[in-house]
Amino acid sequence: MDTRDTIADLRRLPHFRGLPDDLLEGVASASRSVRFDAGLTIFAEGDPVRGFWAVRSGMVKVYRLSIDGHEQVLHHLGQGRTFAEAAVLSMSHYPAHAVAVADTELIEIAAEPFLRLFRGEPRLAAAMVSALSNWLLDLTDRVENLSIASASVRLAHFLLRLPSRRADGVTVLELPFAKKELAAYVATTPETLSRLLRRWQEADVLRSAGRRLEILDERVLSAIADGGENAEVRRAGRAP
Amino acid sequence: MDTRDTIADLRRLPHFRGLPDDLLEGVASASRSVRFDAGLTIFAEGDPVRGFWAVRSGMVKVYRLSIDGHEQVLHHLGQGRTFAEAAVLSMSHYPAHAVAVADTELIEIAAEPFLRLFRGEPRLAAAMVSALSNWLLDLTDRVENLSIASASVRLAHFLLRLPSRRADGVTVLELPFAKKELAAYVATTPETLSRLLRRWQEADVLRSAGRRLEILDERVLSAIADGGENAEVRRAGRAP
DNA sequence: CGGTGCGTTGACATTTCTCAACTGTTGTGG
DNA sequence: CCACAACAGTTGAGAAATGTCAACGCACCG
Repeated sequence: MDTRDTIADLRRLPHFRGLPDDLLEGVASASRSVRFDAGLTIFAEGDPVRGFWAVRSGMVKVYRLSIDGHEQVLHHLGQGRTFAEAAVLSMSHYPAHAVAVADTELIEIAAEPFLRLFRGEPRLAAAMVSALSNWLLDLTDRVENLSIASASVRLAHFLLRLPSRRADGVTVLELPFAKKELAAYVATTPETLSRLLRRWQEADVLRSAGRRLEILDERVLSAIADGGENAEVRRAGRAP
Repeated sequence: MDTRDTIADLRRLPHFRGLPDDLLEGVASASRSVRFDAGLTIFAEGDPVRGFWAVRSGMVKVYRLSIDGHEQVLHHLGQGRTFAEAAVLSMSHYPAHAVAVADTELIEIAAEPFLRLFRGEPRLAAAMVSALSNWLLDLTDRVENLSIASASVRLAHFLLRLPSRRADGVTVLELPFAKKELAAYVATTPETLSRLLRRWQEADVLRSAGRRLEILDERVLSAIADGGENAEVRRAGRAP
């Protein structure tokens, strides 16, 4: 891959949008393309910071591990997303783990050259500030979601925010990662996830086939996501 | 309050540490001191951004409201902390609510003058990047905690991270805010919180008197915070 | 074709929430 | 200075949601 390609890729990132070519060339020369097969670790918590990454294709999971081995997902990152900027900008060690959950192609922007550039080029500062602010908003949303006690509400939220397309009168969406991952993301277990989907399916709220979901009744799903309790689909037998 | 005082206060903030006086004067002149009695709203979600704040004394809560009225606490901020920088730097409206939970004295740094300064002064950029990174780390910790299913683990975590002092062989700590707030912060109900404390008290793990807590057996509490399950204090009767 | 791991389902134990009532504390106005 | 209102905190009882353990079908991969 040559520098021209890298520049084109970088330009698609919000960080570098609008910056002139000569500046980007400096960044590009500090970058390289790397492949990670599904399951491979990109960096581990505590590793010294080497650089930050942009996802060219595939999917990356950033997470922490608690002492008892439970995994806490911080983010899932698909095409076009970047991660670990904050680590490069102000930490010496990565504060979390990152792993490829699918075959993944990344651009690695090495820390040292990037930081030199950052210090010398005020235009980059604004861009990085904006990138960090976006992360903050993301995490804020995440905290908001996790603060909700009910797993069904969290799951409904997640599904409704997923990119979707309409076809044959129903909304079709594709889960961006395996159900196991999804369960971890909404902070529940695969079993609970499976049961929720089944319950909703039995209530004709949605249909689930592998990673493909069809939302049949968006109003009910929205109601679950909002109120939770009252709107929840009741199991079997209805009161007399 | 005059500009000299303000500069002295600002200098204590990590944002401005190490910056020369002449630069700080510009920031100080865009700042003013404000008082909020307990319960008063500082800004509401959706309000146009006016500026960001530093806490001089008291306690501020930043939170969101879900549609059903449930409150999701993002942060509690005491003396020396700042908030809403990200809003000033890259949003037009506040993404959350902020309210004083005690009588509070704040420094408000107005958005417009600060932004002008920020754009013209590269040294500020590094400071703001570092401030935002700190927020990211905070929120990351918060997500990690909330991802833990068990309320007891979340509470134990919180207590162990609280500043404390040793006295008479036990660790004494002061809750930084009311139990009701604490319950919201660890994403549970006041009832559950009360029961957890009582249970631990009955197991001689700690003693609770109002906002004052004495930790009698830090090992057990740590065990609860880490493993959770196995270490949990069992109620009544022990197995044969 | 066998294995490895995801996803599902069942049964069960626990935790936590909800509702409701009651107590203690605090601050205010008479 | 006291009475009372308002609210934080506690306690109890019962229901519901979720996690855990275990077994099994199924798909994909080598």
